[in-house]
Amino acid sequence: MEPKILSAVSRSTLKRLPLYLHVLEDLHRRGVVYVSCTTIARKFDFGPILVRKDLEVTGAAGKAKIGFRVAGLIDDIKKFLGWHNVQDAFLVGAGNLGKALLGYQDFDSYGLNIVAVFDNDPRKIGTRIFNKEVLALDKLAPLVKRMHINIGIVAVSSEGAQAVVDALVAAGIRAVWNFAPAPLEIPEGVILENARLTQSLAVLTNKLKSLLAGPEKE
Amino acid sequence: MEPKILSAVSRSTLKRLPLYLHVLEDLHRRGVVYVSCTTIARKFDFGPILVRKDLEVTGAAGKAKIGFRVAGLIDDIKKFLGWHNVQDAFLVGAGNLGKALLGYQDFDSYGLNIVAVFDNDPRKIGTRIFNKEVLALDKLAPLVKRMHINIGIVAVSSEGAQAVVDALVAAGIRAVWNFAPAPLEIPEGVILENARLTQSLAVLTNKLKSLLAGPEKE
DNA sequence: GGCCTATCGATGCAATTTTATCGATAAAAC
DNA sequence: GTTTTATCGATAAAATTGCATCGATAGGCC
Repeated sequence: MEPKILSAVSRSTLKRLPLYLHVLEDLHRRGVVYVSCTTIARKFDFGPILVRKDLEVTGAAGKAKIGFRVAGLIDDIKKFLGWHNVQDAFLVGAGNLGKALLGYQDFDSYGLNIVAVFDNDPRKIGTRIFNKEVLALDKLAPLVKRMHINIGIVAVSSEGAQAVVDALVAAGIRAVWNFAPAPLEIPEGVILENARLTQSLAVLTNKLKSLLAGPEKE
Repeated sequence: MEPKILSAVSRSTLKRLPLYLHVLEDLHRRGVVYVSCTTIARKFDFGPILVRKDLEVTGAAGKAKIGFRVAGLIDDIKKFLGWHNVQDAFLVGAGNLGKALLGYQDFDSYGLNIVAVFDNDPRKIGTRIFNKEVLALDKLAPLVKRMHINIGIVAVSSEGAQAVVDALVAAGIRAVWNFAPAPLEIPEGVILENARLTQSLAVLTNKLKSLLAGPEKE
């Protein structure tokens, strides 16, 4: 079966695929060759039908009674997500969050490669973090053009975030991954994705609140 | 109007409330007193009706033609999310990600207060990060009980994550905020919330892929 | 070789979530 | 004082998402 048109895939499915990928890679490391949707679903709190439907969009094909070949499935999901072609990215902001992102080695296997770091703090410029030199912000625009960078990662404070995004867009960036909690404006045709931690925290504290308030009900 | 029963609120609504909160606090800083759902919705790519419906669950009431009082609305949302009562939390993992989380000062205004850090690396134990001492992992269980800590934050690698969660649960933690990309097992009655960065990345790279592949369609 | 079981793949159904519509209300304009 | 306009609040419709059922297929077992 052919993979579906990209835009037709729901955001929910898109967010579940990386979860499957992680489980599959774990199985792969342990030498498992074939896996069924039922087995995958056991790791999560939703059913095997949903898993099968999600995997369908990647174009992966399984066999009855056996299931899917683990290695092939990993490959199909990665291909679908575009993670087998590694994209180069620029990171803006060399604070704690920026350092954490630089130190997170696994991005390579997620199709992301941070090639340079930018900051406007003169004390940071010229220093090296995880073997990558911190560059001045005014170097950003020419380098984006010369290196044909598509992805910009924003790891600055809420106050500075909009200005950084504007600079990235002006330089020709096509997609922005934003870690600042502020909602940002972005022109048509440029992609903005927010890695909002506060949203996740909201869900957590809310669940906790109801748990502490009334554990007897539900 | 009374706030709705907590469990009845959809996860989608719950995740949008922090976004509104951020916009509202920005307006508050700029001295704006009243705001309408239409104005709030302009900041996002969804309509004012959805905003109104979301705000409804918090119990906030607005007036026709005027809108909602900004200060009151902020208060109502925070109250609803449980963010006006700050919860103490333990952080496990003093690596780059742990440091970034410790350095993120704004958690206070989101109802979260990290009171201690734990790690099993002898070189890190005893050192101070952002004025908080790094403690040995075996100190975790007794301190959870003594200090009545409800929230545990997991900022370790995928390999160690399950063991850390098990230890937290055994110590009596009620809610876990997980930053490791691995899917974790957790017993009934304990809350698990994943701050999955890879999901966000999947959405980004997928959008980018379709943008680069065919910008003419859509 | 024939039967049984587990799993895929597809279609149809149910629930949830989002959007649209309508009347009521309160401020602003005339 | 009346009309106009913008917004809230509630209800109804549409779209999306998740789930269950059904036949088909392929391996295991007797």
